[in-house]
Amino acid sequence: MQEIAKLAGVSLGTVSHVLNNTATVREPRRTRVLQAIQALGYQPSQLARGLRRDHTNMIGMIIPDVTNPFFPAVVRGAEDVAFSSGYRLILCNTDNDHSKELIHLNELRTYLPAGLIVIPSNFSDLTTQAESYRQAGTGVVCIDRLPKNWSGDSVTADNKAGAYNATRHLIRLGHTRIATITGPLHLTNAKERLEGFRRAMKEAKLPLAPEYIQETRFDKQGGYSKTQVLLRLIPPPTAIFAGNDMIALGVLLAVRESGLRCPEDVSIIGFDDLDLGETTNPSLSSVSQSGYQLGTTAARLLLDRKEGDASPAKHIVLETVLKLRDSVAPPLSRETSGTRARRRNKE
Amino acid sequence: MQEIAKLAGVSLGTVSHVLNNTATVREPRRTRVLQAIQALGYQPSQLARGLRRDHTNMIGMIIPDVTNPFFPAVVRGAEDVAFSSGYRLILCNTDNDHSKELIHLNELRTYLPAGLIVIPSNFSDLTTQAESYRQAGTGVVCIDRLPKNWSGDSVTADNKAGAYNATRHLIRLGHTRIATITGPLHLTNAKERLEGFRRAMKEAKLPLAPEYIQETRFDKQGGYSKTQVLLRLIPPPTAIFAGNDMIALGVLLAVRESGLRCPEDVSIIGFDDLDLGETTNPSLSSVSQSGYQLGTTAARLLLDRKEGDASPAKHIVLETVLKLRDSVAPPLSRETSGTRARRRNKE
DNA sequence: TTGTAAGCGTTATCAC
DNA sequence: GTGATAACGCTTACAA
Repeated sequence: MQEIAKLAGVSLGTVSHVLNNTATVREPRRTRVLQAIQALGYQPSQLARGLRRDHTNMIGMIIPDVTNPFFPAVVRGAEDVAFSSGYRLILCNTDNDHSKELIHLNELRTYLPAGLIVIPSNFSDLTTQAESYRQAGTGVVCIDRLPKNWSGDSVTADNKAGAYNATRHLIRLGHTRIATITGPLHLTNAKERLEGFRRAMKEAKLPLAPEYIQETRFDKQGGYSKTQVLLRLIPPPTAIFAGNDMIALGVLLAVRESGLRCPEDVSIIGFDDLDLGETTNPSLSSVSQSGYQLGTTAARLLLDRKEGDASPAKHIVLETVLKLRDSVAPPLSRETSGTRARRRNKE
Repeated sequence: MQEIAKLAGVSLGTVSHVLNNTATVREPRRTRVLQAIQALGYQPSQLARGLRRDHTNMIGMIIPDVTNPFFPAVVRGAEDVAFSSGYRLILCNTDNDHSKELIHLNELRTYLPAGLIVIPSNFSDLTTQAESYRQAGTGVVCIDRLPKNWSGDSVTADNKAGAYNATRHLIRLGHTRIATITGPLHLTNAKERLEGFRRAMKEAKLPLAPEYIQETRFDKQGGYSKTQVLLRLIPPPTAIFAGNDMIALGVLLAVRESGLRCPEDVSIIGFDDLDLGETTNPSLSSVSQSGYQLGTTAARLLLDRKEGDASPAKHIVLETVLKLRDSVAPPLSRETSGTRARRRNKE
């Protein structure tokens, strides 16, 4: 910057002024400065600038794990709107470990980020942390799932409605013995999906045995083992609503392995609509939510706050769409399924 | 920091000294400072520190697209070793657009990052950029694929050997009409895989018609359309080596759609060994490379440089493993495949 | 309109 | 061993 000032024959302050349009610099000098900037390929130090301005152009993003197929899309969504507004993403994985989350939260603050987007880890309670950010004027928005007592901005999918619609679809096809394998119920998204499921079952006045609700982690292995449990029940379910697509994948594997067919013997619906659901056989029906949109919405919300939107906490809920593929079908006739139940009984 | 000094009754400099172990502070004061730090929950400003030290604890990571299933693993690998050494990742997507890459490269420098990990975009030539980083003492390592004229540190998979082994396996099974669908051949990884393929074919003295080599983008759609081309050839291939798993997925779809069976009519081997290859039907054989390891190795290399390793540019090449699943089988007998060829001919 | 200078939170170089 | 103090590169009153 010194060099530019020298090269353009102006003062340091003037350079800054043309850089930030913070004062009208008269024409001869102005172009000289601009040229000097070009000539030297100057880029302002984000560090110095951040230190002085008391905030940087970074947006902290805390997620459980990029490697989990649903999250990259939301990272990408956030990055896209952040980038186009001149912000950069600094990415932190927590592994669902809320002490690691805390470390990131604390350190991230020292970068004076423009904002924070958080997909909370298990059991996280970040009210105090968020408060300290808010006092520094830094927006924090939680997405996908909410920590306990969260009162700040949030963006989530309409989990309840999504689950409700999926379950209703199964019911309309004639299924009466419908089970669900949920994610960890301390996560709000898993809980809400279960609620939607329950409501649909209740409205249809269908019986819902406690064993028909299995809780596990949001992964393939969980879906696999819990499906084994479900299929051993008498009578076994003819349809399974999975808490997410990874679980649904496990369900599919377990069903196939037990000699049953999907969708003839067991219908499956997942949640998230991951790409890999299209290529399974049969392809997976799923409640589709846009991770990308989750990310863009969160980033947009953050930037709006930055630009002065001081309205009370927003809770944006994104629509879901039931994506029907080949993993659902009407149940076999009562007689047939009775036979199947008996057969399994003898094993 | 001021507050700490006051609370501990010492000078600012002393606080800095205990913080950085840059001078031995005697015991009574030392603990007082530490306690004050605890009491105030102090965290040093990474911004100020970076400005002063002339480098931050950030590592810039530039990749084409997190949303591409192979990259999250490498991001995660890099993040893990970076994090455990106190570094943070700042993530940039280029969309394979090398002008966007340039923007990131230029801006990232103003954060004074501790290092840079780059998966180059199409056609990128970052020798000049890298040079400017190197002059600032900042390490740059390229991974997965290399830009033209790259002479700096790199970490890649052994693409040639991987492709060679996959092709050899097909040959050993008895296939003689083996085609390949490559990624964009200006990318080094795509080119190397083709070379490995070629070498295996040549060694086995198998004929290789030019039409049996199809180039496309590294995605499902590319694999799909090029497979349609291949299957219309007379005679059609009985095995296809795909440049990566996304292409292989497209191959599988096209094969299935054309009424042929995999692996009976067409064997398929992909590259990368993505998770989604396990759940397709049939499950996908693939040349397995560890994206995670790619990431950790790159980060480690960077940190080694940081700690004074000034040896000449390293080119680390990671082993691949051929993962056999259900998408490969010996070809049908000559007669049968002749029949098939004739049948397709009539269409 | 333009220049001067203070200060952002650190680290590092010195005297003491 | 400890404490002033300059400097890192920038922004922003304020003075000219």
